[in-house]
Amino acid sequence: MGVTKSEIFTDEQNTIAKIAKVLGHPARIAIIQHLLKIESCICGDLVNEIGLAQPTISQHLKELKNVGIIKGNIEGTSVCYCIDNNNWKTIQTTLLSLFSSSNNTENCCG
Amino acid sequence: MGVTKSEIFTDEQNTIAKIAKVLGHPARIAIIQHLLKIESCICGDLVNEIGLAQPTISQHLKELKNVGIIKGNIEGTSVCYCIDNNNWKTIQTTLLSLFSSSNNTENCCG
DNA sequence: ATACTTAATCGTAATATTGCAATAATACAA
DNA sequence: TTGTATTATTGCAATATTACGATTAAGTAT
Repeated sequence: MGVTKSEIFTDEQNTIAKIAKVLGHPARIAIIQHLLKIESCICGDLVNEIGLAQPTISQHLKELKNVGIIKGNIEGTSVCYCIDNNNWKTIQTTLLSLFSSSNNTENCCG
Repeated sequence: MGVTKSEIFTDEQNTIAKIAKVLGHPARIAIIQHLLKIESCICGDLVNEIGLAQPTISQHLKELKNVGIIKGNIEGTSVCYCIDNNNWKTIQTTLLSLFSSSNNTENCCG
């Protein structure tokens, strides 16, 4: 069916999955890394930086924006995109929560 | 086209994306959380715990196994699945590396 | 051997994702 | 206004993902 049965999972599970899903494409990782490095960006730079067509980059930017990882400001003809630092921290915390119950104990799988 | 152009990205970007992609489904998050909680598991439990059909769970387990998050031991008629603690730690480190260059500086998007 | 249990695999339908050409929209410049 | 530059949207083709019924495989029990 291709459709995820979100309703049977907890909010936390859906939230973690939603964030991870957006991070689940190398182009979006590349965009994030680039934005983190230069701290601000014009979309056109990304089209040159990453080897994908402009509409494709635009689409990836939209998804990053949807989950709040980046935000954009219109600056004349171009758009300035950058990491939303507050949300970025929240996302880090959310992802870390998945690892918090981790431990070293050996289990049945040896 | 539905096919990711992995070849134009760095190994690091592809690795992070691959891990994140597997974490990008609430059923797989639920499975991980369950395994972390009880520290060992028989697959049948998961079918009851999570509300998905047995083949679907089996498929999700396979993907988790592919990226090394879990491992399984055959125990008689059933299979014991659990978190691969070493890989799980590596995965945590890999994902966290994405956040290492994060900072507080205000940028052009205010 | 036969029946039962458990998990993997196969096949398939429905839906989602990725990527891009073409086009539209927006802001600025001459 | 007309042209130019930049980004968003639309439409579409190719492929991937999700889910599950049916079946298979492999072990256990009777």
